[in-house]
Amino acid sequence: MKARTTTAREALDRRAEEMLHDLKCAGFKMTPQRMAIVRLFARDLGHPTAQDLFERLRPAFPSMSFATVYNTLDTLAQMGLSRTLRLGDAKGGARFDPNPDPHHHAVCDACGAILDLPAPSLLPAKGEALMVRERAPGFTVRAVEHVYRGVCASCHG
Amino acid sequence: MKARTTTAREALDRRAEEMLHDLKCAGFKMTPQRMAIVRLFARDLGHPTAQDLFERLRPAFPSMSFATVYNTLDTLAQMGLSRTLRLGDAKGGARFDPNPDPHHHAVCDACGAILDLPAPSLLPAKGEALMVRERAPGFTVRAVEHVYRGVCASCHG
DNA sequence: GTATCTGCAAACCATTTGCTTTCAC
DNA sequence: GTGAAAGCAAATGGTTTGCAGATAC
Repeated sequence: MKARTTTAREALDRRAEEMLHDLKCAGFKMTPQRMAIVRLFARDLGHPTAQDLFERLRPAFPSMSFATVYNTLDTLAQMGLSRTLRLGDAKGGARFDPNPDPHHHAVCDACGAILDLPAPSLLPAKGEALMVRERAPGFTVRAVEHVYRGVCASCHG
Repeated sequence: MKARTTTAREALDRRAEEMLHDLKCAGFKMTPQRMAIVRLFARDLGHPTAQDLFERLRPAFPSMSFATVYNTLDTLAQMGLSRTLRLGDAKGGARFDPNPDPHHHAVCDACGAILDLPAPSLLPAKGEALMVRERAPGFTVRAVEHVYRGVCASCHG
């Protein structure tokens, strides 16, 4: 259990460094703020909001601005290293997902938590593809996203 | 073709009057603004934003306020006569869907158009339910939303 | 040295709220 | 007449923008 936790943590650490490496290779500068944002974000599987990240970084960077957080998240999204999720209600703002692998989401209506669900791929299943072709002729599907809405365990299932 | 168009149009008209009837039965007042909003909304299968509706109603009701549009849409949603759509990273505010039947959506990445796709129900398929139970223990699924992202026919598929 | 980034503050947009007036019932 | 609804305007909260100064390269 100890070993397992350590391993998972290490995997996230590797992921963070990988993201930084990709940014660097793409010609982006390695500023302390950017490095801190990417490291914190890549290790957080809880789909943080910009607010979340900002507040957790403020102790280390009291002068940091929201724009810097948004800029970095935008850059990551444009490079395909993260996704922007707007799955909840209008309140609370967008959530950001550092997981680039194909997966779906379960959203808790009560607390707004987002859980990752595995998906073999983001291509539509056979039946889905046929249905789309029939009802939306000419529509080319690039990816499918499933959102499971309900109530999570901690909010009393 | 002429007949078909007329029929489809008539079905939407009926749907509008049905919505108004339901509102009336639930004790809501039939104000001119509310009637106009519901009629315009029920006939629009293009998933309009609040902005869209507001601007198209302004000529007839120059004094109408945004709050009235939002109030009416909220009321419809609470009565289960419409749905509020926040499909992923779409900028530009929520879209509203007057179609109360279970269905999913195809979103065009190029022009932002939203197409309805039929669904037998919004409950998860057998395999989906199992997958959620396994990966998110204790999560109770209330409804599933499938979003098919791609390019629509008019945007050159 | 220079192009890029950061910090800041103001702008922006969708949405909500409080309060007064109006109107459907 | 009465209570619900509309209008209005201002607040809200997340996100974006423009620019001046700082800094990674």
